[in-house]
Amino acid sequence: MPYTPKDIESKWQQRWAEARVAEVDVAAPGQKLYMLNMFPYPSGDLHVGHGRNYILGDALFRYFRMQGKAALNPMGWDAFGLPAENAAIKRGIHPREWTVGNIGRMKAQFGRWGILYDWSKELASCDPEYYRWNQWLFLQLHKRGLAYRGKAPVNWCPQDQTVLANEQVVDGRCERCGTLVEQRELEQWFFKITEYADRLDAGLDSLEHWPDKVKTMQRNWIGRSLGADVEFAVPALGKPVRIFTTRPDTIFGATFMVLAPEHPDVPALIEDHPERAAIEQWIDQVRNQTNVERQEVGKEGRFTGRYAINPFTNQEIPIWLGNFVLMQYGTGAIMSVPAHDERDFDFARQYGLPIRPVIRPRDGSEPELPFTFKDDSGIAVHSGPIDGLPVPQAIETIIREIERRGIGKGTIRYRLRDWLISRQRYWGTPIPMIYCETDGIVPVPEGQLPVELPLDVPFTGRSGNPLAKDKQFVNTTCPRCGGPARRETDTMDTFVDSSWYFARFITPRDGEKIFDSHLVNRWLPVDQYIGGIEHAILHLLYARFITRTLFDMKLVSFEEPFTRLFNQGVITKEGYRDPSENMAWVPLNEVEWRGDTPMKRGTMTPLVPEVGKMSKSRFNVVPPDDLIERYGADTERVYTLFIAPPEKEAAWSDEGVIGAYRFLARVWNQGEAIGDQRAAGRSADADRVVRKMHQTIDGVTRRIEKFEFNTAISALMELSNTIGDALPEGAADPRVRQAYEALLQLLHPFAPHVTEELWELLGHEEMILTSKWPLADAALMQEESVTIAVQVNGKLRGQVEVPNPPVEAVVLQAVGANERVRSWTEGKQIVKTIYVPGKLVNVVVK
RNA sequence: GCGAAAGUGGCGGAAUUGGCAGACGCGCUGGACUUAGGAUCCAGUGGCCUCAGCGCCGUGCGGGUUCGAGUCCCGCCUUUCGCACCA
Repeated sequence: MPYTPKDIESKWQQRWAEARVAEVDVAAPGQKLYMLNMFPYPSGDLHVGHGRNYILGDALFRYFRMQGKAALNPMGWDAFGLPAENAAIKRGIHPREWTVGNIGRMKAQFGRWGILYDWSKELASCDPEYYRWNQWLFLQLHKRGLAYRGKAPVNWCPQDQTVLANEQVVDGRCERCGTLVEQRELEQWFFKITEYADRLDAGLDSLEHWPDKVKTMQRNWIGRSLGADVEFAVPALGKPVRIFTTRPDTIFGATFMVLAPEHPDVPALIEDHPERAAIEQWIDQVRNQTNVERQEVGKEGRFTGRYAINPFTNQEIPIWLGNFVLMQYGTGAIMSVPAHDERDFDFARQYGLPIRPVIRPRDGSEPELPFTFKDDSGIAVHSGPIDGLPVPQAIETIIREIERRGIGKGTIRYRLRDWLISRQRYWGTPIPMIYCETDGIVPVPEGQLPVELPLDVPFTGRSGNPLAKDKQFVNTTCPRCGGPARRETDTMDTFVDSSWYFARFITPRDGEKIFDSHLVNRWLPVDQYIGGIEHAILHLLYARFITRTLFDMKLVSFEEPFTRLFNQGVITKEGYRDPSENMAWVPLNEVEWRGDTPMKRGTMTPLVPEVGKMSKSRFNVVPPDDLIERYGADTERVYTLFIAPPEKEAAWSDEGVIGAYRFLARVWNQGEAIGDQRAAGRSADADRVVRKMHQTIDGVTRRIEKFEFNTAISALMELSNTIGDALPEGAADPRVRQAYEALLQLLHPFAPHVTEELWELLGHEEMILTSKWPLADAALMQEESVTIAVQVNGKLRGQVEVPNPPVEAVVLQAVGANERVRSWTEGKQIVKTIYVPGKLVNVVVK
């Protein structure tokens, strides 16, 4: 029979579903292994690029199962979010309906890929039974002062009509829609992630199995800086101004001070300034600029006309306002040391301010200013008590001096800011807070949760959150005084939903509590987490933060939620841009080939090809449907994992797919040849096949552990080729049959359907349920004999066949015992380098 | 600008500790089977050479260490990613 993936695959998908293969009883004993793909946003149809992620997870899951582990692999839906709402506005479908429809389609697609999820644990964040615990968590954080309402300059996306977290602003633009973000002064809800900055930073060191790249990104984002807060007296103000610096050792070189234009002391400082109005106008202008715009303008400043006293030199130094000083970081004020800071140097040059070097290079050379080295290469000069000290010691000493004088202290500052979680959007978890005229802000009592999102609200698409217009929702009574009150109409950032879902998967139906701590402590942290690099900061940082708050509430016994993290690379494909249409992407069905040139259909416009991530907007997605119809899901699975190392970006090639199909068809044909044989026989090639089998078991196991799926599959192709060489004579040899069965087992994680079918053909029970991962026998991996060539001084001295492994004495005898081999490591020992094909043996002669 | 990673055939990519460079696959070339081939199977496939060989060259470029370098060291070049007034 020819290989017909279509029939085989639906047969096995049905059987696995009936047998509930992936369902795990979380209370049952066993060696737990929790693996997890980041739960997806249900945006609609999945393409082969998405597939990479889930196929990879499924391959691992099946591997762990065959290893005998109690492997849990749940799946759910990050189901709240803006696209659903936009779809509602655009097409008149309710966000819920749109979301549920997408979930159905995606779930069916997972099935067609043969992915085994424990669907008994399924959850969706838009389900009241889920977001209820979001609200509960909010209340707990509020109780602990970790959720607060505050007024702050926030990022506002005019396109999406909502505020954004700092983490969602990339290059000054909305991460989602690319619109330039505006700064607005608004009162919003925040989570106090800054209180955990030190623990989040320190915890990164314990994450041995996270990619360094992600840890570095998080470390930079948290931005821990050691330094000092120092007060500079300002006589005109009648009180000091506090600055933050990471270089207190350079304080003798502080020749002026710069404040952020928004600094609270600015109005008092410029009160009597003759050009006050002009300065105020300039401040307003700067205030309305985004960070990006400020940098485009370049450094700008205004002199306040006032002076501060440098506490170490006792000199009066001018106080300036500068657009490069950020109110959000440190104290919003700096001491400027132009000799040793690039920014201060530029500013001083521009406005003719004095530059006073106080650090000299250790080697005595004449430094080019600004001299900014912060290590031992610099020594303090003209700096009183720290004269002659190398920079690191100078910093320590001056901080002690600052503290002794009571004008400041050593501090650690973080770049991280609090997490703004309010969103002026409908499709999200309602924030469980009530505004009462007499009692102020009152939390919704836990017993009244969930605050349900009303479903029958109008979607006009204009002017704000539809929730705010739902009087029935908004108007309520105060839980404290019973008087009339208003509900909060903002919803939570959906990253709150995804910050703890991995714990809910253990007991997803619990109506009494957020989760069962005992079971969660047994199953978590997640052993293997898989997802895209785009979440390196956002989701992973928030999840680490929330996990720590749960730890502090004594709900969980661990602080890090994910032990191992793997970021798969994206799949790319060529798309086409139209240069005459402002480089807009052109749908594939409008691309016409004239020879090698892509043209827009019906025109003479040559298009510009560009390879990039698969996405709808580029019109370069490959839907899996045709592929599966023609070659089967196993082919897609094998190809996807074979295409490139999984962490790397990979270019999709429609022609390349055929290679995976040929491989599976070959395995199929070999199975039919072997399956028909009953008689025992012996073939000449069997020894070679057995050796290859053990080498392959060893190699594939190691490569799966290292996530080297591409080479694991190439090793299986080699084994199949070796078996093929031994056929048809070897088909009756039980050793060839044994090797073939091992091939099926090793191939199962990658091509589960066809291997199940062939396993059955060979007379076995369901592989995923009954088969154990094979073990390699090291003794049987060796070649029987090896040809060795002896090189002396780089010149070939002879070739000889010796038993494997080559024993020194035998080798030397074979080569000629008196062989004069030069010694290259003098004085120690003589090393003879023997050149062995495939292996290298260094023979050491004492 | 700062930081990190990476440069290997026509393409995706292999190469424990320095040890036969190019595994495996795509593509390509030739052949077989065919009414047909965009199916399948077989063979070949880094470059060079009228000494086709136990030959020469070859892993971004230039040096170095070593009996031996894709791999280690120094200096460049290029690409990708991350950060980017964070004091």
